[in-house]
Amino acid sequence: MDQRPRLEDVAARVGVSTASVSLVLRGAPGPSAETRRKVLAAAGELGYRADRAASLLARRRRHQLGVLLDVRNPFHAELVEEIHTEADRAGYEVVLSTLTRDRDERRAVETLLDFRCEALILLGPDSPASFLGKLAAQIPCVSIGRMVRDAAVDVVRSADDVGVGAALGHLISLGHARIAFVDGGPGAVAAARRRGYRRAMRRAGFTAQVVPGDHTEEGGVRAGRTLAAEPDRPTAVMCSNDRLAVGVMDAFLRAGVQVPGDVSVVGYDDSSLARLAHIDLTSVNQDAPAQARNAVQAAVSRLDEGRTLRSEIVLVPRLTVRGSTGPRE
Amino acid sequence: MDQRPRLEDVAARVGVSTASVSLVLRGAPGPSAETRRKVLAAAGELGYRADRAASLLARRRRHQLGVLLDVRNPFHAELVEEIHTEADRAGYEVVLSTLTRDRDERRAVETLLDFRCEALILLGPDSPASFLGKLAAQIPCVSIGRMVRDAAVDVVRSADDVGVGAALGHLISLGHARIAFVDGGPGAVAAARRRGYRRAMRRAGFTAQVVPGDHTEEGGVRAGRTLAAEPDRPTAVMCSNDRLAVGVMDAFLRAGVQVPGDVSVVGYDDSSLARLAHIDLTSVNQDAPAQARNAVQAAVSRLDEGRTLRSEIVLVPRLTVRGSTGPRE
DNA sequence: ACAGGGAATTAAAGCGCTTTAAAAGCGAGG
DNA sequence: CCTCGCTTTTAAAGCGCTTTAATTCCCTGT
Repeated sequence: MDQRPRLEDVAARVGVSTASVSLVLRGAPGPSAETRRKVLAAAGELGYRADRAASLLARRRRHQLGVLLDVRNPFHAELVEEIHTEADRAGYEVVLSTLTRDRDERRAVETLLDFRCEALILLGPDSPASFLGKLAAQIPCVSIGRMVRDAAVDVVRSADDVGVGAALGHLISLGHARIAFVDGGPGAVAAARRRGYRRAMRRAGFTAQVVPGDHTEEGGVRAGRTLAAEPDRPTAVMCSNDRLAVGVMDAFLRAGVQVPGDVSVVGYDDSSLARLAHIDLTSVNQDAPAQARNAVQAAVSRLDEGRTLRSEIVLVPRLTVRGSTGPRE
Repeated sequence: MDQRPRLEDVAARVGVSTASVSLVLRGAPGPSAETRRKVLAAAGELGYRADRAASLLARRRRHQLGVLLDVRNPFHAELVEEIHTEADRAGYEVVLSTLTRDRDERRAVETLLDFRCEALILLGPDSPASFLGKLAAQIPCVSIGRMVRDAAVDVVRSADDVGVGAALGHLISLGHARIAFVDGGPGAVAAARRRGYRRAMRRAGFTAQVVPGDHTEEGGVRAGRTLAAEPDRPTAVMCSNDRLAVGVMDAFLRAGVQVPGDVSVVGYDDSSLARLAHIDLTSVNQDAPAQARNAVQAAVSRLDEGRTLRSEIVLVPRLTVRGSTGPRE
């Protein structure tokens, strides 16, 4: 046989109609046990696999969830893993579309739409809320990690301000009072963390000090140099994400500033980076698995249960204490 | 309008047949400039986007490349990025299918087949060669990174033994003679590197010392502890990959062994990890972009140019020297 | 004015599957 | 023996697009 077997080939071999075969293979009710057995056997022998394009086209429902991600982002990797298994459980397929140097969010989303996904799960989307709003008018969208104030966009996120607050609480309980914050730049996520820092510091009666940065390691190195050179250096530094924290720690290391001896450092995301024994960074964990599960549930509840009200699920992050923080000297 | 517009809607609006619209939208020759203009305008106004499932089904050719990857692997991320842009250039779409905890290679490949991809690009596949051979009999397959001795499987890889040789050459030129190798465990890639180490050591007239490991950071930590405790410790350590090297360096750090003062360490992959200023690891670079481009070319040349002879492209890796290596004390 | 020929257009036949409405088969009850 | 009601099977109509063969147009040359 040269071509892949078609439904018709299986049907011919068994001596029934293609309709029966289709029903059997999808486990639909109707066919008798006998027919079932024979069809299954024939399909097995021929190595039949349905043509996804054809069945997608014929089926009214697509049962596909589109996921927008950045394949370079390890946090997204964790999410995708969990999304896959949860989607599986709910009977959905997953279509991945990644950002690259020359594929921006708009383009990656278009790919997903072309696949006729029934709903989109956007991992930390950075597009303007207006774009997301318009998108959500066409198709159910759930944003993970990024808050979107639009009545149609579902959101699953971790309470960034609470996470930052917990980290600061930890530092404060260790006796720190001069705590700087290395910023994550523009972007919705960074803004939320900055806000959390400002609020917590105000509440504690300490003065805030925000050092500019950008969620990259280089940004961290720059911020670290600045901080290390300050005459009256803070005793602790909270960073907007882990990469930033790694950069900061590196700059400190090179400047002879001990971590956590001279300065304590906290990151955010609890990425695999933070867990590296080499780095051993105290960080805020966002529970990626739970976020992924909730996002899939949100999509599925719109599709299968006709939910129309916006859902916003906010998870409480959890601080993971490691070796980069210690009592104030 | 409730539904997504169809080809027919565009055609109706312009007052031509669906055939003309289809032709125009795909830039096929035939339609006049005038028709083109009007169709394009109408399609724009309606926000028309072709249904991928339908066009896939109707088209004989699919123009889709399937990529098997592990979304958690940063090296794969680099490759995917480049594959995307190269595929674009060649006029192909990319379908991603990732390994997860409960999606093994077989399952992920099946997804790709269901999408009716025309060729598969497998990133460091770990399936037995027999499986890959059978797969390649159905559909063009190119394996990146992993050597597969099968007449039907194309291979794009970096010469691991040469890479290891270059690293050892560097160490030897720094005066090292007792150079241990931390192994990557079973798996085709690890085997090639181990072989390269053994050969280079033999050639240099030194005795090989292979410490077991497994391409994870923990494995590196274990190996590092073992090495640090040795009475007559080697002065340099070559690791089967970067993660391993990071683990080894960590164990050394904790054991008070200076890097590169007491021991030089080299990794493999030149991953983003190695570039972290904090880690600053001398490592072997595999030129991911070139591998990706060649893999796409290999697939495309089978599909579009009717190539049938096996192609094996071996790239020469390049050593990137950083701060983890230095002269023997 | 008309045949001939190239350019533009379109009717219609699928692509491989799902699904629905109708047909067929089959016992049991009258 | 016929009818009714049930289960099982199937014919056939799409799903939205591509593609080929045929048709229609519109010139040009005679």
